[in-house]
Amino acid sequence: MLKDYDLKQLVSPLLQWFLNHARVLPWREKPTPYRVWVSEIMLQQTRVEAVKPYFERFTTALPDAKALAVCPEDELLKLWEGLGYYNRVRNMQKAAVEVVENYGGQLPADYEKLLKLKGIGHYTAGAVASIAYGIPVPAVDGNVLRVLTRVSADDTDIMKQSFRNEMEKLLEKLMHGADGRNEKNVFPWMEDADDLRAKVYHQNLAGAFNQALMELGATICVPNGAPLCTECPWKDFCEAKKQELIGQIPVKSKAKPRKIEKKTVLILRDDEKVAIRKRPAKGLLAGLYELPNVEGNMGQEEVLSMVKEMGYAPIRIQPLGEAKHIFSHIEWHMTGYAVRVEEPEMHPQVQCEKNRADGLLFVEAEDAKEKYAIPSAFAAYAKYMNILLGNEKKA
DNA sequence: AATGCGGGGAC
DNA sequence: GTCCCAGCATT
Repeated sequence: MLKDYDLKQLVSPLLQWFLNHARVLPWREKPTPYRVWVSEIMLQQTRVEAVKPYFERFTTALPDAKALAVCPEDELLKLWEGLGYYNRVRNMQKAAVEVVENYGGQLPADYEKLLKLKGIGHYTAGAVASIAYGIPVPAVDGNVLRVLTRVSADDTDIMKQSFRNEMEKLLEKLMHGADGRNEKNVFPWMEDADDLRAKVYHQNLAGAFNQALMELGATICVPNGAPLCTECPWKDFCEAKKQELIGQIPVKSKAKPRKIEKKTVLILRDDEKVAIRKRPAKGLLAGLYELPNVEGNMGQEEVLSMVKEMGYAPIRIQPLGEAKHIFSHIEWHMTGYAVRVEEPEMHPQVQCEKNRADGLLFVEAEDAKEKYAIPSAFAAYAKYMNILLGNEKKA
């Protein structure tokens, strides 16, 4: 059990290791509260490598909370396109509005206040408070749970909320003792605390400690495959290694099997424009744009009659084959068709922004790519948006 | 406590 | 194929 394990012996070796092995990451160079916040939201359930290309672009386009607060939704979603979990960015914008209204545009240097903001839970509040402000509070994520259960050979199910709560309490006590969250009093029991503080990133011991735990999990005590125990600063302290339990810890209850949904996806276009459609404001891929699609896998004839039923005059149809997209809880098994139709009577752009009754928006293929956020689920078919049908060859 | 919510990399 | 990632909101 972790609560019986001596965590104090781990802190100094961990920080010493982190001094030499911390990765250079964009958000570590200039850890302003806003940049730390953006990075932490992006990093929720998302790997560092996936976040990198998004972070610079996002913070350049929206350099502070005020800019984020007033950004139009389509632009915001476009900046987030492909990152997934799109409610993260919508919640972050709601929080930005609150930060501008209540905190003068600056994130509060207060764990409890951070926790009240939309999209900020225990982990993110702890990460921002410690990394941006040096406040000694823990930031317990999947990495932390893995390295701590392994080092102590704890076989508790890490999916249990109660266990996560215990870890936070334990770490909080470790970080600031019993005298509150004083940023000048991190690891008060540690003899070389001040010496280490002088050496770590931005002289921030609390932030360095939390990041070091996660760094250890991300680069040494890895989730997939064999951990690199020979390079681990805790190799002499690790109970899982001693007892050869590395492969069995952490214990994690299994996820439910995914639901399979069949879909027919259309590249519906006339001689110049292609149809897209805005998804509902709630639920899967909320507010993003998609290729028109219906439930079920249809054949050519079925698609043609449906397109006619929708009020279009098909000229030619071309099958685009099958594609699969896997979400965390759903699988889309899709079949796609390119259907060329005669020009609809009313293009919404021409008709004073009035959408067609079927909700389809006819746009230039270039615009569909550049201006509208279309999730990766449609990538297998979206790539055909700018090819022409019939005898005309690829553009 | 359980469920919904993306996408991709490692094995 | 399986696992899981610097999780959070809602019910």
